[in-house]
Amino acid sequence: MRRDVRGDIMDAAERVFADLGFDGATTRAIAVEAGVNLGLIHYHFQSKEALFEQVVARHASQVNDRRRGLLHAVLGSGTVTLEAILDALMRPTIELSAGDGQHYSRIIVQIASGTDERSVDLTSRNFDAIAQEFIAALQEHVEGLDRENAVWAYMNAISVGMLMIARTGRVGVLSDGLCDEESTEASIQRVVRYLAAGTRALAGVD
Amino acid sequence: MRRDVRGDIMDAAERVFADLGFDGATTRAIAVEAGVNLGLIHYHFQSKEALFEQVVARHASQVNDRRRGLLHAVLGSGTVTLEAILDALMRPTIELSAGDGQHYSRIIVQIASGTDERSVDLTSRNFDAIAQEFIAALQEHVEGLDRENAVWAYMNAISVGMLMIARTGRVGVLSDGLCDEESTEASIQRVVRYLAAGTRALAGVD
DNA sequence: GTCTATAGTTCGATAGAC
DNA sequence: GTCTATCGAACTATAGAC
Repeated sequence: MRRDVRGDIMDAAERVFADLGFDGATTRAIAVEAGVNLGLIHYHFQSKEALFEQVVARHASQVNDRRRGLLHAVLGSGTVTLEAILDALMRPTIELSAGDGQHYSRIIVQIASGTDERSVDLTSRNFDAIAQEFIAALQEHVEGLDRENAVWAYMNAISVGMLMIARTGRVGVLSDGLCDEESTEASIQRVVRYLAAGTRALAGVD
Repeated sequence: MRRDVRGDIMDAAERVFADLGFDGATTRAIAVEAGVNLGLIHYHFQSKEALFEQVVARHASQVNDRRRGLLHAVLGSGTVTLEAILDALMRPTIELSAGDGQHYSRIIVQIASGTDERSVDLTSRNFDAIAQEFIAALQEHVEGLDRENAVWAYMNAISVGMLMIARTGRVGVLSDGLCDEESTEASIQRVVRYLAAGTRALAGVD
């Protein structure tokens, strides 16, 4: 098995970008982390910006495919519950962030919360389509939820998800470690319960 | 009225840090934005890092004082509702982000979602105390809400608040502008309704 | 494809004149 | 306090040998 330099660079870039952000990261640090020569990064990816975009896109499509698959399974079933829709939205990202996708997750948080052109653009390119599918599903299956509130319900769910997968350690600090001993499954169930109740509260308002 | 160079630098730094992040911002760009000489930044603030910390601290204490004042007013009243507690938590930041605090707000989002040492440290220094006050209030006044779920209720509220005050324009994109024509008061009432329902859903679980 | 070497900028910070 | 000038280090990116 020969070495996959391109893949090694992307793996290393994922870790370094996650830790230091786009501006804080340097191609040199990525080269060291990957154990490759600096010149190879620019040979394989042309620019730091292009490398960043490919690191984001690599897992985003995979997460969205998983979300879409779960959503369609839910919509194709007999009884469509709000909880099942929200589970399909949240589960793939949360599970990924608990496994080997921790670095990718922290990068997504950066671009989802950023207002610079690169962040806004990357978020749109990678998540607009899937967002519209979930917004439509929410509006369709929650009685009294109009399009405006469906968008807010989606955004609120994403917001809660972003700080969950960021894993800043803040819940641990504020709870003296109490909130750190929880299984991924329990986390998903708790957040889905929370988001479902909030979403229903947005429906049927006057 | 003589010129307040120190204040001008902080105002400019607030705008530049908000737009470009700590690493993306440069002391030179801040100097140009402030209309002052580059050397003055290091004379008045010693380092870029110290300038950043002072920019954050300047408004954080003010926001937290406002939150604390509202919270104590609520707790001192006859009937303490969950909605009133959440209003006290969310209102100061949302109102500030809608006014002249838009740049400060985007900086707070950066440090609240960051996992680097500077972000985690600044978040703790500026928000641990007020967080514990609200967590205690939630636990005290929501029937069946234990400490662990009170921490999650607080974190979820903050998470939703962060992406609201980030003003990434994402709700506008996803709703074709539908969600952009809303008053600050309506925004606060909608989000409080959402968070209150979610928080109650966390209470009394087994 | 992979390496060395370096071009060409730009950065944070400071020294020293005024 | 405010300025000019600059140091020394770090950066992205590329040219050219192998």
